[in-house]
This record gives sequence, C-alpha cells and structure tokens, in this order.
Amino acid sequence: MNMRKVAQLAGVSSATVSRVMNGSGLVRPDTAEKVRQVITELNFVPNPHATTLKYGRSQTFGVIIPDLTNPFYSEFARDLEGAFVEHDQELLIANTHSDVERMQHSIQRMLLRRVDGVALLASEYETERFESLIRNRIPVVTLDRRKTAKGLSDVAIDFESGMEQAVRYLRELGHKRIGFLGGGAGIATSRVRQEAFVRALRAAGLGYNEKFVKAGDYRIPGGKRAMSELLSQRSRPTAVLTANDLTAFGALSALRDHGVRVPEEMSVIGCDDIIMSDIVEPPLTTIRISRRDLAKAFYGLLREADKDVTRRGRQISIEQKLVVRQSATRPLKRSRNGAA
Amino acid sequence: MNMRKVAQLAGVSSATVSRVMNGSGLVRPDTAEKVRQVITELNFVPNPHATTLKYGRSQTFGVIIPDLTNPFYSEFARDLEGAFVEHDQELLIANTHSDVERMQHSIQRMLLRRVDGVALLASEYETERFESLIRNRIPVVTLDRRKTAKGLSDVAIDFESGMEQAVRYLRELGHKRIGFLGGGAGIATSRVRQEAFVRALRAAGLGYNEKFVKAGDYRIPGGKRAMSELLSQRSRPTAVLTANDLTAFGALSALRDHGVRVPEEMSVIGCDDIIMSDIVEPPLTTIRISRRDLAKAFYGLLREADKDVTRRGRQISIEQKLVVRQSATRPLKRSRNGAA
DNA sequence: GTGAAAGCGCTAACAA
DNA sequence: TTGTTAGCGCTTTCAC
Repeated sequence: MNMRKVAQLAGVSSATVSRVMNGSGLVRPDTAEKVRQVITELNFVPNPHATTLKYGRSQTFGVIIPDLTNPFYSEFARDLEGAFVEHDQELLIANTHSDVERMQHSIQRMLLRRVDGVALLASEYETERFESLIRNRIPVVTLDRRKTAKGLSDVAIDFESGMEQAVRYLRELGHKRIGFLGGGAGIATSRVRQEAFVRALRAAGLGYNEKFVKAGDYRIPGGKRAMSELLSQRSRPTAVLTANDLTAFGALSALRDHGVRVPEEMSVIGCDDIIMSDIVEPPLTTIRISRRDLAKAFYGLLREADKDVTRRGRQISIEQKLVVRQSATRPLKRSRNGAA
Repeated sequence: MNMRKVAQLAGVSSATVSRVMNGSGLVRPDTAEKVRQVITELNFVPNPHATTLKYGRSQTFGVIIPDLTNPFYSEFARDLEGAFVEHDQELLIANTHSDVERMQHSIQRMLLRRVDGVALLASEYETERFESLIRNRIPVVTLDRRKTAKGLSDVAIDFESGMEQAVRYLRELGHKRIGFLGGGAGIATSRVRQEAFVRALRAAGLGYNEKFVKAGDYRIPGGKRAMSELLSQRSRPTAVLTANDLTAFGALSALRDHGVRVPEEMSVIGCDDIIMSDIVEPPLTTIRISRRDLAKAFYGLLREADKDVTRRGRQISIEQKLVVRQSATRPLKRSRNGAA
C-alpha cells in the first residue's frame, strides 16, 4: 500500500496524491475530492521513512534520562512526551541507569537513528561526550549544565530563587540554624544547589555552619544516611533543606527512626515537588520545579535548534516556587537549648 | 555523508561498502580493510531510514502506557527499554493518561510510524481499538487481557498463584477475616485480581465477606478512600490484600489517620513490589511482579510475532512471589472481639 | 492543473 | 571478488 496504488485507483499520478496530502492547493477541487475518497477508503497512511529519507528530518527526538524510575524524571518524561505529541513528533527514550557507558551508548543510538535533536539529562557528564552529536548536526539541549555552544542549549533551574524563598520562609518562622542535605558529593548539579543554599543564607542574614551540611545521593537511602549523620551530632539545625524530594523522604524516614517529630522538632523542606510529596507523612513542604515548564523549555529549544543547527544555543531559566505543606513550622523554643 | 562517498574515497562501489558493513564475507580482506579504514576515518554511520524503507522493518517498537509516573509502569518502561537496547532496537513511547482518546491517538501514531510491534498496556480497552494495528500487520502484545488472536499475544500475570501465597501466609499467621481493596470498579484487570482473591480464600478454607471488599482506583487516593470506608464499618477484617502497592500506600495513610496501628491492628499486603514499597512505614509486605520478567516476556513475544505476523499470538504467564516485610503480622487477640 | 522523472541512502539480484 | 542497476515510497522540479 503506497501512493502509487492510491494514484492508480484515483486515476491520477502519485504526484497529485502527494499534493493532496500536503494540501498544496494547486489541485482542482474535484480531483482532490476523488483522491481523498480513495485515501480514506483504503485507510492510506503515508510511509514516514520515505519522507525522512528525502528530507533528512525524522520528526523524532531522543531523550536520554539517568533513571526513569526516579519520579522527577518520569514526570518529566511524561510531560516531554506530551509536548512532542502535540506537534506530531515522536520521542525515542534512553535510560542510562546513571552509568557512563550506557550514556555513551545512548548517544551512539541517537546518532545512528538520526534523531532531529536530543534532550540530554545527565549534567554530570562533560561536553566531549556528546560532541559527536553536535558534529553530526544533531542539536542537544541539556539540563542545568549552564553552558551553551553551537547547537547546544541549556535549561537551567533557578535554584537561587527557590532557595531564597525557602530560607526566607524558614527565617520568618523563626529558624536560625538551617542545614542542607545535598545530592552526590562532587556532582556539579549538587554543587549548584548547595551554593544557592549558602547564598540564600547569607542573603537572609543567617549563619552558615558546615556541620549542618551533609551529602546524599539524590535518592532515599542517601537522604536517610545524611539525616542520620546529622542527628548523630551534638549540635543540629532546627530545619533542613534538601537537594530533592527523595532526599527529603529519606530524611523523614531517618527522623522517624530516631523518634524526632516532624515538623515540631525538625522542619524539612524538599525540592522538586514530585507526586508523592503530598502523600508522605507529614505532607512535604517543598520547592517546586514545574516539570511542565521544564518540558516546554526543552521542547522549545529543540525546535529552535532544529530550524537552524548552525546557531549557538540559548539558555532558559526555570523559576522555582515554594509549596507550603506541613513538614515545616516554627521551631520549638526548647530545641534552641536542647541542641546547641 | 553516505555510502557513495565512502565508496568513492575507498575506490570501490557502494555495493562493496554495503557488503563490508554487513559482513557478507565475500569481500577480499584487503579491500574490506581499506573500506573499513575510510569508514572509521569519516566516522560514517549508515542511515537507518534507507534500510527501513528498503525492508519495511524499522527496528523500532512502540510502547503504550497508561501513566508513566506510576512506578509500576515506569519500572516496566525502564526494563523494556533495557531489553530492546540490548538488541539494538529502539522504543517509541506513548503515554495515554489512561484516556481513551489519547489511547486511540497513540495507536494512530504507532501505525503512522510503522513500528515493528506494539506493547500495549491498557487492558481496559477493547480489541477493536487496536484492530487497525493488526490489520496493518503490526503485532500487538497486551498485558493481562487474557486473549490472543492472529498477531495478538498476551502477557498474563498469574494472580491466582500470588493471591494464594498471600492468603496462605495470612492464614498461617492466624488471620480469619481478610479483606480486599480493589482497583477501579468495573475494570477487567481489577475483576481478575478480585476473583483470584476470592478463589484463594476458598482454597484456604476461609470465608468470603463482601463487606470486606472495597473498590479503589489503582492509585493512592483510591486506596485511602477504600480503607476509610472499610474502617467506618462496624465489622472489619484483620488483614487486607490490595490490588496494587499504591492502593496499599493509600490504605496505610488512612490507617495512620484513623490511629489504627499497622501491622498490629491491621495487616496490609500490597501487590507489585514497586521501589517505594520497602521504604514506606512500615515496609510493605507485597506480592511481587517482576518487571524484569514482564519486560522480557513482552520482548520475546514481540520478536516472535515480528518474525511471522500471520501467526496467532501466544499467552505467557508471569509468576508472582510473596515478599515478606513488616506490614503483616499475627492478628491481635482483642481485635477479634473488638471488630466483630 | 497534472504528470513524468529524478533522487533521498541503502541493499540484493544479476552481470561481469 | 566486485560493479551495475533497480527499487523501497515519497516529494518536487520541470514540462506539458
């Protein structure tokens, strides 16, 4: 089943069928009508691979994700798919398990499949890794690498604003000693978040205490470990911010294990606002990153780059917004003495 | 950059280049060597769309998923991607938001893109919906529809075995009154699970009480609602099974709200074993469905069908396995009186 | 307004 | 062993 067959049955040439399908206008209404009839009758669907071959564009994009089972990423993947589908474009998905080799392989796959662009979520890797894509004129959009180049754009999350909102909120509640449970030690995105945290403290006129900062791994176990470490110290903060919600979940779990009540004895504020965060106990106050906005930004930058691959990419900044639930409240008076 | 260019530089014809790339063996070693040199030098990657056009096979499969942010599905998607990547095949992903229209549209997309097969996870929809795929010789593998046909296979989860394990376990702990929090009312997969539950009760010689069965929605809020309903009754069971882990999470949340201790006053057993289930409080005893096995079954059936689209599909059954954690224990003596 | 023909990049039958 | 050629299905210039 192809255009020639449709053309035959409609008594026209395949060129005319093509014109009808693409609405080129230059077809007599009655001819077009006849063709359209045959098309619906045969349920004809044109073969996109032929078009791709002709034009070099596949209307297919790739997304490379560290861990599809991490709610942050699965929510992002859902919204990114949504954005592409709306425009009749498809999404090829690659999951790297946060593994360098798989990441390399994913890039190879995208290259091989000739996608029109790649959304690359793996900020810890260096530019050289995906140079092959750029070289082959496949535009790349990264998350939070805060670098751009020819064919390379970036979507940066504005942690500065988010951390500032959270710290200000805690200070207004009366907190003076605020800790931070980070992502993986040495990971660039984690550093960015932590720096934003420190700056927010300074901006709020609060002191920064290195002892109140612990590294996690962006996942629940890491958060649990980090909070346990914090609790084992003589001195502890009255509130903590975390690198993401999973870290906060782990922290909540550790606090429960240690019999520390949340939020009375320890306020916890997450980051991301994943679906589960309003369901844990207590519902998590968190600094939301709209996955919707994120997906839209990726989509926009990819489309932009697709139109002109030779241009230098742009950077888009995504705002965060504090979502107040129940895991943070005023500090207890006695905690002031009890922990100092 | 194409084969002709490679051929030119290597001083051979494009046919020879093709032969070298596909290891046809009928090439003189030194010619092959020369060609290979040019290939690596130019970093040549053949265009898969041309091959697809020629062969009608795209080495790309589609997966249609109700809700990518549901951990069960995101874990499945991860494993399915893993299976395909291992064999150099790609996965096109479609998320339906459990919406009929999007589902229809997803099927259209797969048809249009000429994928080599579709993994369809949406058991609530009827066969007619994807007849168009079958008609166009695109094989389909469904989850838990328990029907096969030409070009249509099914992966069925053996809830019978799972429910039996769970009920036996509870009976051995001393439970006599066991309830069930189902999926959506009227949904086929939910019915299957519930029937398996009832049969398991009978097999264990335990009574079935309709009052102990409530409908949820496969998500946390539904589980919460269902458990609240159950708790509002004069008579309640000492243990409940649930249609999936999210339902169990909701149940745990409702129990906490009502001040009912788990597992002492109420044992809860989930179904799926999603990542979070060993992290909630208390860690959830659950009937595991291996996403790995599931993904492998889908992959196998799709490959099989891909080889011979005209054949009737098969059904594969996936075993479940009880994973004992801490949300189920012996019933309190007093709960016997307190609730009757 | 419509058709014929070339060409996108690859492969396989056939010829040499 | 290697090259020539036709063709996969579509679009688009160029004739008519």
